[in-house]
Amino acid sequence: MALDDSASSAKPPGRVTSREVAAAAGVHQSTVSRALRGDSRISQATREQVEQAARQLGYVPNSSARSLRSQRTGIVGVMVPNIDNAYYPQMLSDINREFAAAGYSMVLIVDPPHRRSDVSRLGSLLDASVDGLLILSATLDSGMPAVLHARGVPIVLGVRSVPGLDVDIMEPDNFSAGRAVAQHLLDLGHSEVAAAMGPEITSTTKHRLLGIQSVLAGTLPPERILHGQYSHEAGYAACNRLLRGADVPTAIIAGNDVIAIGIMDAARQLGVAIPDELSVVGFDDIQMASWHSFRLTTVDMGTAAIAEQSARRLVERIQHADGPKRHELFPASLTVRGTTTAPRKGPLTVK
Amino acid sequence: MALDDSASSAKPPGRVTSREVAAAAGVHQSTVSRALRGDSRISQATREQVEQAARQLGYVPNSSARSLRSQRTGIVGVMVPNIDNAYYPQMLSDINREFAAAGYSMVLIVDPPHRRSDVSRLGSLLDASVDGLLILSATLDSGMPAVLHARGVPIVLGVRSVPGLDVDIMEPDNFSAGRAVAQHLLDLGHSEVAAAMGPEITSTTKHRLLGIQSVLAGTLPPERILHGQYSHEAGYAACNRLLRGADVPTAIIAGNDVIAIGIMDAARQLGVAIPDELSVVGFDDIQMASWHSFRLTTVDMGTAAIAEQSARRLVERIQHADGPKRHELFPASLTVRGTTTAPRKGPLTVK
DNA sequence: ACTCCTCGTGCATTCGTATGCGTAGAATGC
DNA sequence: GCATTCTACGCATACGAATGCACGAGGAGT
Repeated sequence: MALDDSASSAKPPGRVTSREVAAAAGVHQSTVSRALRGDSRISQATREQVEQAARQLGYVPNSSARSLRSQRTGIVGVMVPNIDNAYYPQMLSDINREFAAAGYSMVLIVDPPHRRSDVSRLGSLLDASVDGLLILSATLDSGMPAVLHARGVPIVLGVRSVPGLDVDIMEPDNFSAGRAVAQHLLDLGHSEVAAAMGPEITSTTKHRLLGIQSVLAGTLPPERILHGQYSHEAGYAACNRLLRGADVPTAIIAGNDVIAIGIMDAARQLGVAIPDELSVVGFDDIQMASWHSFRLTTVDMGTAAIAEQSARRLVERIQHADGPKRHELFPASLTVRGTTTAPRKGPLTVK
Repeated sequence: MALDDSASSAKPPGRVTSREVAAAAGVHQSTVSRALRGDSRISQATREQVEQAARQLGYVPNSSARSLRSQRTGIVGVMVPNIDNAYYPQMLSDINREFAAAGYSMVLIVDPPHRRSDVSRLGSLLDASVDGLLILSATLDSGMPAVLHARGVPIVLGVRSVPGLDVDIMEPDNFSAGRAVAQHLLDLGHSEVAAAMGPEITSTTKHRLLGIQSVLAGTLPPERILHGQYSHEAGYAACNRLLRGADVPTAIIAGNDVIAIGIMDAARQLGVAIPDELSVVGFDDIQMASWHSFRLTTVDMGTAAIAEQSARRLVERIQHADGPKRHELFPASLTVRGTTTAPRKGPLTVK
């Protein structure tokens, strides 16, 4: 029988502390701490007493106090450029699973393309509130990762890389993917190709484009390469521009699947048949791409693996700040579905 | 000139503390705290000195220490049932904007439908690591919100409500929305209607269904009401079942847009023309619903407003734990697009 | 029977910031 | 010229858990 009988009755306004548990169990606060954390020096009997007292009082260790003392928060930050497109939520789902399994909570940091170099917001990343940072929103010109790295924040770059930085990077083999897509269109006989890519300052766009151009050097003139956001709207707009201009392409390479779907959406509205009148290819192979409404030919960039591995890598990096950095390239594989075929013969008539 | 000149040179392994800033500025630690927090009692001159020292040393206040002392973390939790469907990411985007504007970080808590009543995971919500919780994943039978509320955690329920709980609730007018959808189909002349709804234990499904049944009492027999997850796959599966069975409906009411799109996907694969051979309606009016590829007739449930307001409400609730709770019903309005029309005459032939 | 060691626990301090209270010095009043 | 009120800051402590060290009790060894 415990001395303090106010177990399940009225509890004080403040939360229960380890000291109160100690009083209830008739031991010292330090013993409570040790017993609950599984310190082997505490006897079985005492441990059980403490555990029971803790349970009865509904004790939950205060995370701020624990963090202050132990210098770790159990929270990781995940930076994404946006969240209302399909790509990142899908990744976040996998990433979240990994972090949760490793005992970490995840704060979401939406880091939109505009208002970059907003260093003021860096404060909340340097205040030791996160144990590490998984950055999916890096741009080629972004100095933010370097600053964080210099300050000793464990970081991992996922999907998008930044050159000249000694950090872990897990990215898809964009160059090969670009080559594969281009070769596929070349094989089908396309000679009038356009590209509606993402932002030039992303490694994904840059390297995919380099791969594409390495194959399509002749047939993809710079003026048929468009850049915009990685968004449905951007794809939609690009398609309208390309199909309404002179010199209508027979195939469009989209910077990613989200853009590709925007393109298809616009094409359908214009009454342009896909793939008979226009071939479309994307990158990423997001779930939506396999939906029957789209059946998009695209490239599996190993996104699920990147999500999983980059999360795991960050956990390792947090535990061993030193150790060699790893830069991994995930293989890409073309997935041919229903949006690519041989080019139409004549010109295109738009509705 | 400062005494300590190690400003931008080698810094000690540990992060810079307010005490070091104090030493550099020649003042006491408490003065640093006050100066940086904008305490009016600090003179302008001292404040500037402190600010300069802080800047030179790259001082960032430790968030754990601050939280421990001030009993607030500046972090809110947002619970969602999943994140790889389109609905929640879209909401999260709005929610994130509000919280960020109010100075809060957001930890994402994915709370899948299975492994409910997993009270062990509650620990991380009771340890004072979050100042409040926005719950978008509540089910009718979930005891979790009640437990949290009893423990004094500020919570707001968004989208999904739980009966008999004295907390803030911001939900759409599901009943009216259900009525509107049913009336729309009735007006078009449908008499063979089916419903592919979400999980029965969600308030959204329950109330939408009640609304639907209040209009379609006769023409919607229980055996044509299916329940599944709020997912593309569930819609896809439901459509296959409904169109392949006897007694093929002329219209399907989907529990939400994600299900509706799954239905459309299956219908297209089966060679069933929408809307001529099958009408489809959804709920939510997610962005995708307006894409030309879908042009889905659906109901705007005021989701953006709910996202925004529920986030704001939580911030208020954190600041004033007492104060009357608000239960708001957001108006729903039918948005007719291209997936509903008068019913076909004869039976359906499936590819 | 005495020393030595192990085991289990208590004590005191630490993490870094915020804040109530006290106080020196300047400013004001008469 | 002395008492008084501000002003601006320092001092000390609290927040709650983790942990190095000390120490008492009990057992093993000789």
